[in-house]
Amino acid sequence: MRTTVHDVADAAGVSVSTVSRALTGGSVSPATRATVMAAAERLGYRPNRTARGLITGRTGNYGLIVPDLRNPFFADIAKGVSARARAVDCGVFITDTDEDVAAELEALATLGRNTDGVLLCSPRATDAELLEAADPDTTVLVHRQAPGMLSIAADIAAGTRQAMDHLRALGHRQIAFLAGPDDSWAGRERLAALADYEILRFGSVAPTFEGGVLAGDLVLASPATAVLAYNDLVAMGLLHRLAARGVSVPDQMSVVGYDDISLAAMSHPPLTTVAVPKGRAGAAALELLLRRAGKTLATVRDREVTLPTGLVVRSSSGVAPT
Amino acid sequence: MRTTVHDVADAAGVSVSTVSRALTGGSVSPATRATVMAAAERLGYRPNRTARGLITGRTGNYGLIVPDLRNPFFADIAKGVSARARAVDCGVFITDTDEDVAAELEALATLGRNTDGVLLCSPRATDAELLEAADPDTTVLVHRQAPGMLSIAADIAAGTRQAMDHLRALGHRQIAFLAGPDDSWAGRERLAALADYEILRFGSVAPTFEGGVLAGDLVLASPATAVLAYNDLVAMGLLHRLAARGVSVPDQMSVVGYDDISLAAMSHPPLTTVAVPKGRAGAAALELLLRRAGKTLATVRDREVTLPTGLVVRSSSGVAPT
DNA sequence: ATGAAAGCGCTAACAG
DNA sequence: CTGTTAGCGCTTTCAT
Repeated sequence: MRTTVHDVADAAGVSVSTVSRALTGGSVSPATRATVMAAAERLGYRPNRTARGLITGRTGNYGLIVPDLRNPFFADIAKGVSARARAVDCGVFITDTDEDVAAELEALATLGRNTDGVLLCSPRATDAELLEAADPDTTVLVHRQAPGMLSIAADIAAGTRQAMDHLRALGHRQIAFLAGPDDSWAGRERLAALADYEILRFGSVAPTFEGGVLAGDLVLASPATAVLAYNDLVAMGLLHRLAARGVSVPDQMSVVGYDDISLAAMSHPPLTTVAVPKGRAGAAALELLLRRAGKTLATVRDREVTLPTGLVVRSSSGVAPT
Repeated sequence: MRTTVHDVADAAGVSVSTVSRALTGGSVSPATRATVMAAAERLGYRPNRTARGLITGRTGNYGLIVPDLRNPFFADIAKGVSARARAVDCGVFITDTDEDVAAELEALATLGRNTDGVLLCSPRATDAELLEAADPDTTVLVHRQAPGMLSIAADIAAGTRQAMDHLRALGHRQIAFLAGPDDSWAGRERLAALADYEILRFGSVAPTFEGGVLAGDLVLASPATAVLAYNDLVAMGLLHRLAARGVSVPDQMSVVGYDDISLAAMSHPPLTTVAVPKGRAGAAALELLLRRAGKTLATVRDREVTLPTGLVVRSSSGVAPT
């Protein structure tokens, strides 16, 4: 059995409560503290975090729920969270829900109960389901907003506008938008920003490489000279299909993605895309939970944090063909 | 306060121990069990893992340590682990060490202390460091082997041979091998298999997209007509550079990757590569820990599990130019 | 400043 | 098959 407070107490000739106080910074005489510390050190004492958690009510652990770890977008967020967690020495449970709402809600319930807070990335659940399943004080939404809930989101509308302004500045007048899933929060944000522009809207394609491949033919059958894809994965599928159809990018068709996942720079040609802070959002979300641990709610203004987005111009966009 | 066993016991009209038994599979009458289950369900009861862990001595949690979550290879493994964990209802702490040995060892110590076991993926630490920092009974190495330690690894040598045989069957006689880091276990395994073939070995390039880009020029300056890359990321960088240099793949140069990460199918042209079970390895590793929980050590033969690899032929490899 | 004692939520004896 | 009784290791009143 591992050494416990009792062993240390015996070794130091004091009571367990004194040991506890000495180790957690309670009021103890300097001499006693030194004795206790020495005994603990000598015995190689390691506090049992489980036992401590039981009484303090805090575990020092947090939960992160993502729809799909294989999606580079979420991998980036997870990495940001993990890095921050490592710095502050807290644990992070990660659950991949495989895009399943039921699994998401289940994870929310389980993690909510066993951690000090949970970060929920781009949940597939509805606002109502979220409101019911999540504790608004210890849950923060990442890249999603819902009434009354803490959130860290990117300024999607601004990024969308930047992309559109970029394409229009290059002379494009027939710009296609490949919409993602209808029920996606991010999708609605994009659409809201697009209301100010004239676009050729293409019905929802799956937000995947395959979705982009499929969209390629649709776009080619339209008068579009440029495409704003729902995300980088779609853009890459599109690029793939355009290459297969012998269409030169950006000479005959400009393509702009969204998210700036690491693959974007590796595509052929390198993808012009809207950079979204991912790792930073993850770190900020954890920070939010850490800061408000124990304290009262932040003001409403602080509850919805918006991070900036910015267009990264690479080689997949160019002047409109004449 | 959240609902506890007491609440459920009151609601079901039984004692807390009966509730406990009903929920953990003890001997309870079917009728009672049904009543308890119903009450638990109705109250939205979630067992507190902390409290349970305190008494059972087990936390029901496991740790997963990866060098880089953004690397699709590790994201795949993590997803496999998470999926299995979800099925058996246990928690998984994931730590991204950012390729840093010190962070890896630190995570190993921390996680080792408050979990039932840890999965260590492709550790960057030496055998000696591993042996010292890890508990051989509760740590399993994934895609790495070390004397005396539990491990799940792919049959790298077999995959390497398949790739070489494929290229030779296509008529290639000048085959370049882009070696990865010298100190990598996987790298040494590849090299061992390559001992039976004549190859043009290129010094270690970084196992990244950039490494592949760099290697492109080296390969073109050699008589090679085919390249076996250290991994898919390198292969994709190579493809990128070859395209930029106007070299047609596979007409003028064949390229074979390793790992079969999801990007491999999206590259241009789609990459021929050695498929390595990733999610499956992760799930199997967790399974290993789960099975031996509490029990005695498995036999030595069971301690080193090897999973099969297999070549996936796509479009980046073709007959040698004449 | 220190010790005794009371639990945190749960499971595992031990009776019945 | 079920309820009662102890704790698991730790922190935290409450006395002293």
